[in-house]
Amino acid sequence: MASMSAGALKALFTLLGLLSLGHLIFTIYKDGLPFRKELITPIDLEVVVIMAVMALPSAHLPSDSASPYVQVEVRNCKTMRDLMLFHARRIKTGRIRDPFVAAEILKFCALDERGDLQYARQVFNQIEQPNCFSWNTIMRACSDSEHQPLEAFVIFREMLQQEEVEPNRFTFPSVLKACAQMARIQEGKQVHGQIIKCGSGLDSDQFVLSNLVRLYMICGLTQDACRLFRKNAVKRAGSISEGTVVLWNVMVDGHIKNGDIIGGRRLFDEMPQRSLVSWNGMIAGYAQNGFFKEALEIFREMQLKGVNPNYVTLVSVLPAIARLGALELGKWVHAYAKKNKMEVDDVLGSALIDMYAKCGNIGKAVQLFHKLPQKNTITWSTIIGGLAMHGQAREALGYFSKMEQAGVKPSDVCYIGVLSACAHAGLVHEGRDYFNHMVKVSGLRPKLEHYGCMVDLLGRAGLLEEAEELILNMPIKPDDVIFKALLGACKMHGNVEIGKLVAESLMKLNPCDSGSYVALSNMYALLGNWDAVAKMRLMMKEIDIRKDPGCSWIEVDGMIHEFLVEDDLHPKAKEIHLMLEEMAEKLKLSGYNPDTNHVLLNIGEEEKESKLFYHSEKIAIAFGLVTTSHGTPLRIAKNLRICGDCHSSIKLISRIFNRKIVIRDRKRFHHFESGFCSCKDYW
DNA sequence: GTAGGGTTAG
Repeated sequence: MASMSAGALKALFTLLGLLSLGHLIFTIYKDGLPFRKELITPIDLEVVVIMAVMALPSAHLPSDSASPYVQVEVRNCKTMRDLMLFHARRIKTGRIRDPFVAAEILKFCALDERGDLQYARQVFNQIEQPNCFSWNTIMRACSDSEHQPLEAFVIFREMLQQEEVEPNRFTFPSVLKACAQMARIQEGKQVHGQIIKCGSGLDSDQFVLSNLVRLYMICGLTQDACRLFRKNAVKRAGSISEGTVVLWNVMVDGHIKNGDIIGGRRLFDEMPQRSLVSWNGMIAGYAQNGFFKEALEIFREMQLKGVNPNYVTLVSVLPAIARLGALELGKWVHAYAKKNKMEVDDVLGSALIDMYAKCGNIGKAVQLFHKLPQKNTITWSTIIGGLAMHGQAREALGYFSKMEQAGVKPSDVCYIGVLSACAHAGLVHEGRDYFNHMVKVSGLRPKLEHYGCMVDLLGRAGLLEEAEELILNMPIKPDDVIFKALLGACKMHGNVEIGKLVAESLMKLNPCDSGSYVALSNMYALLGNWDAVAKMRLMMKEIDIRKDPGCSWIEVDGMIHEFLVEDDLHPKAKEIHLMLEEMAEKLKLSGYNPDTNHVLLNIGEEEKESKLFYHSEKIAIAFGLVTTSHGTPLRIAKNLRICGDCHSSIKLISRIFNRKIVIRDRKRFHHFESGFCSCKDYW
């Protein structure tokens, strides 16, 4: 406001002074006459200032110009209100004449995350003669926005109708991006047509091209994408430009997004040159599609090739590390981030918290959570889910209240954490309350996952009828996971009657899934109905359904060792076997009787006992006992849920061998120590 | 001024 007259400034400061004292009666004029009086609160301060400035004679306002100061001033804006203030100074008659000034304002409110797209459109509409630059800016803003990217296409068509402007190479990337984001191939094809119509080789511009290829890939038109890609990427193979690398990256990512990870990897291997983004994309692709080991392998390979991970690499690889429970590698990543002065913000922070929680170190997860300067809804969901996974239900619920107090709106994912915390701890009343809270207070519609938690919660607590009723009255169609939760509860409480019904409807719902067959045959086995078990097994064999084999893994010296049931392929198989025998003997001496109810096969008792001893988690423990020094805690992860016999024998093993043993099964953690488990045998 | 990679989930 440097150019404001002394009088105007004095008037402004008087206004500000009055406002800072409290409220102020403000007269609103309409058509030059007093219209209405209103109470202005300090909150409206900036708005009043804008009005005051706008009311100044135009001589006091700086004239529109494309000076570099415009950019500097816009960059100094911290909030939308700052920007409106700046804007006010640029307006005389409600129209902005200078497209450069307008573009700076547009860029702020449209592209900046603090901006406001609505306001951007208004500013755009006020530009007297928008040039190509202004059109491009507003379109880019729309295509980057979350809610209405297709608005960019609408504006694009409007632009085509203007005689004085022509789209250029900066126009198409954002319009194409908008179409791709919404997977709108019709609109995309229209834009492609325009690109060709414009001529001057626009369709081989690297920025236009990469967006075109991405559009076709996202819309599933792989053939068209490949044609464009081959035509342009291969002929440039001589000297590889950055644009060519991007084109390859888009293709790799496109294959992965279409679910063709192998095709993506093949292209990745064929790339004439890779950038850091290529590596990051492949790591993220593997991690997001459940190929955690592959994600870690390629992360390793990248470093062997001398490519240094950046922030995005870490954020991409951490979920894979977390799922595998590779704590040592996770710690290394954390140290790497610190060493390279990377900011541990809410995003990287959430990934690290999740990693520590999933790797069994919930204490470290909590500690890190408190150190984060900013927390978003994902951060909160992560810590709540982490505590739930470790059976610390009360703490999880405590964090939920803290989150609400902090004014962060809980998302639906957050409620999954809350409800599963209740389920794992048997907090039936609380669970029901939170379910209602979710609908009434947070205004969220429960999804399948939430019903799943509730069925689990009720079922575990033995309220099988209530769980069944909930399923029958659900407003959405229950899926197999819901039925499986109920089935699990039936098995737990020995309710074969409901269990049979559930298993049967499961088989109808998903005839290819082994789970329901296994569950039903287990149910028969519990009853000792071996004829029915045999029939089930035969049926499974006929339609070629196999049970997922149990699999456990343990990290020792930064290496992950994986064991299947009855696994004897490990190089240390002999030592492992001896240790298993020692374990069995010591367990017997301490008076332990194997619980052969968990072997659902019609075989002799002795055979059953030995089956139990080759459950993958026991093999992993044996391996841990022989390869680590005395007192080292063992951390094991498993693909299925832990069985009852393993649970009770591992409790004893923790006491006999004086080791902390942390096991993460498909659903949650068990911390075994001195003969007890953190789940208090409720799981 | 424009393109490619990122966190939570029964």
